[in-house]
Formats: sequence, C-alpha cells, structure tokens
Amino acid sequence: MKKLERKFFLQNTDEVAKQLIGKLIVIGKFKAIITETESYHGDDPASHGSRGKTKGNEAMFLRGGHLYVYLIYGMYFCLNVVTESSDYPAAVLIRGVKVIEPEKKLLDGPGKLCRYLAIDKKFDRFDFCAQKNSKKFSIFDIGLKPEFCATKRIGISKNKNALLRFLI
DNA sequence: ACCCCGATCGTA
DNA sequence: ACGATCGGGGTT
Repeated sequence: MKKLERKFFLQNTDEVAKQLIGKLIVIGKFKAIITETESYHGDDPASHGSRGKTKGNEAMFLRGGHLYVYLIYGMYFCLNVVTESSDYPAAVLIRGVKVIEPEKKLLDGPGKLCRYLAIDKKFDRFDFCAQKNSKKFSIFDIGLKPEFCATKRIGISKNKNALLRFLI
C-alpha cells in the first residue's frame, strides 16, 4: 500500500484519470476504491476551467494534488482531483467508488458519492499531498489493476463525443 | 438586480 | 424522459 505523491498528480490529466481507477481513497473513517472517473483539462470546452479563472473554479488552477469541489444543480457536490502544473486548469472528476469500510456500498454518481462521504466545499482547495493533511484525505496504490473501458462523459453539452470517461 | 444554466438524482 | 432546486457568473 503506497501513498500517491505529488508527482503522480502532475502527469497528463487523461493519464491520471485512467490510473486512478482501482486506487484507494481514505477520507476520515471511510475507505473506498475508485471505480469511475472523467478527465477535464484546460483546453476542453466542457471543462469549468476552459473559460478562465473565477472565484468558483480557482482550485482547478492550483498545482496537482489539491481538491476541487463544486456545487452543482443547487444540491450536489462533486469531487475532483486537481492535476498538472499550477496555472493550467485541469482535474479528474471522481464519479464512482466502492466503499469497503466501514460498510460495503457502491456509490455510482458524483453527487451521491459526496453526500455519503460528507464531502462539501470545506474540501475545495484542500492540498491532500501536503504532509500535514494526509490524515484527512489520501489516495493509495494497493496494487489493483482492474480492466476498464472508455466512454463518452455524462451530463455535458460541449465536446460530448470525447472518450474521457473511464470505468470498471 | 436579473437571468440563465449546470461535470446530478430520483422517479416515471 | 423530466422536474426539483439554487448558487455562481455574466449581463444590465
């Protein structure tokens, strides 16, 4: 079980999105395996960061290894892992996980996932690669290399044909 | 101050 | 297939 360090998240966003499948998220008392991700990089019209920095999306412009959490449809939070270098907006949306502790539960959908894991705006801009923060949120390689496929992303209207959704 | 829309979800 | 629900961002 090896903690993913900063350099992992500085890689190309599509690559990080693929490699995050099968990784273990530890957040508070919860442990969960990532089962579904989507890639959003700065030159993608579907990405929040593609139209420049705003108060809401500035976390996307941080260095890889931070979190970007936003509110969608007035009701749901979505969890993203920021990637690549600072000032280039890019992130991976975590769309699905399989919780293994303290109870087994499949969370399919970014809103459900945040609701169950109690992720909200307080995690926006959180630097989980900083040593002092790793107790609150960390991602580990536990040696799983699941088969996964690539499909179109869910719920977007721009650049909708790109195959940037990855799921087991 | 106003308007519009959105990386969703649950139900039909 | 569709409505709920509301904050943020752009525009006036």
